Amino acid sequence: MNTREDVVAAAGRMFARYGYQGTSMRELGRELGLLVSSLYSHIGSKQDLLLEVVARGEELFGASVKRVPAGANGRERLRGLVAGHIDVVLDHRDEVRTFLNEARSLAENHRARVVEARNRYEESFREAIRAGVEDGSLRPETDAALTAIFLLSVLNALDRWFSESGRLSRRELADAVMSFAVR
Amino acid sequence: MNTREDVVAAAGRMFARYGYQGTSMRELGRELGLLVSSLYSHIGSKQDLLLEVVARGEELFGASVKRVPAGANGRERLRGLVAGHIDVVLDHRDEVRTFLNEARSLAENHRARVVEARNRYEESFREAIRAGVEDGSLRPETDAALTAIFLLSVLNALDRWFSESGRLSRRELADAVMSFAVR
DNA sequence: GTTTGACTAACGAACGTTCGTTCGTCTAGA
DNA sequence: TCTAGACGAACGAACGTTCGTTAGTCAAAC
Repeated sequence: MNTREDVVAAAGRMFARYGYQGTSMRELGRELGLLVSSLYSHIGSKQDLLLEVVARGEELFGASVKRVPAGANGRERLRGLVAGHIDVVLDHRDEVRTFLNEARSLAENHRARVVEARNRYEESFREAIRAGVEDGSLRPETDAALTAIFLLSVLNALDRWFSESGRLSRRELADAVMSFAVR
Repeated sequence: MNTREDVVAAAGRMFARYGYQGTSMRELGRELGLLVSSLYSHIGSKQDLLLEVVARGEELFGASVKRVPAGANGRERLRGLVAGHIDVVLDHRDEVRTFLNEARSLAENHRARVVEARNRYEESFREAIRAGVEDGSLRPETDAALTAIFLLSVLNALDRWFSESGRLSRRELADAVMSFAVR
C-alpha cells in the first residue's frame, strides 16, 4: 500500500530524471506498482504533483538561508550559505532538480512565485557579500551581483558531477567554491 | 514559402524555450504558418529535427576549440576557450540551450555521442589549464579538473542572465570569468 | 513556342497510439 | 459496518506520422 508521500517522492524522482512533460502518469503508476487511476486516490492532478515537488525545493532553500547565523561577519555568512546550498542540492537531488529545471511547466502564477523566491534567495547571497565588503572580511573590489551569479551557477550544477564517494568531501568542496568566488 | 532551414531554426527556437517534449509538431507548424503535415515535406521526423539542432550545437563548440591558437601559453589558450565559449553561447542561444538541456531526449546512441563530445570539450579546458601550470602562466596549485568544471558551470549558465545591453561587455565578462577561476 | 515531366511545398483527412482524467465497483482493514 | 485505496473501463483530446492530392516552378523535349 502506498501513501501520498510515496507518490510525491516517486514523482520527484521521475520529474528529475525525465522532466515533467517526459513523465506520464501511467509510468509513474508503474513505478509504484499501481494503475494510473489509482494515483488519483492520492493526488488531484499531475500539475498538483509538480507544484508540490517544486514547493518542497523552494522551502528547502528558504530553510537553508534561515539556518545561517545572523551574528557572523559577511564572509562567514556567505560560507554558511554556500555550505547550506551544497547540503540541500546533494541531500535532495530530485526536488532540487525539479525546482531548478521544471518550474517552467508550472502554471503562470506559480511560476512567477518561484522566480520571486529565487530572486530573494540570490539577494541573500548578494547581501552577505556586500556585508563582507563593508566589514572587511571580503575584498573591497568584490562585485556582489556578479559573484552571487557565479556562485549559484557553480552550486546549481553540482549534482551533475559531484559524487559523495569522490575525491572531495562536502567541506572541501565548500572551501574550493569559496576560494574560487572570493579568494 | 519555407525552406528546410526555416523549419530547423524554428525547431531550435521552440526546443530551447519549451523543451523537446514540450514542443508539438502542430505548434511548430503554427510558428511557421504551416499545417503539421507540411513539415514532413522538409524533415523526416521530430527526432531528426532534434538531432540536427543538437548536432549544430555540438559543431559550434568543436569549431570554437579549433579557433584557439595552438602556439599560445596555457593561460592564453584558456582565455581563448572562455571567450570562444561566450561567443557561441550568446550568438547561438537556441542551439546551445537545446544541446545542453535536450540531449537526454535523443536516442541512446546519439546521446552517447553527445556525452563523448562534451567530455572531449571539457578535456580541452583541462589540457589548457595543465599546460598553463607547467609553463608558469597559471598558479601551480590550480586544479585542472575542478577549475574546468567550475568554468563550464559558469559559462553554460550565461544565457540565463547575461544581456548584451547590460553592464558588462563580452570582453569584460571574459575577464571576470577568468579572474574568478584562475585569479 | 509550346508541351511535358520532374520537383517542391503545402494541403486536409485520417491513422493508431498515448495522454490526463473520471467514474463506478470491489475489497481488505479498522 | 464503514472507509480508504486500488481496480478496470472508458472519456475526449492531443500526439507524431502517413496518405493521396494539388498548385506552382523550371528545365528539357518536341
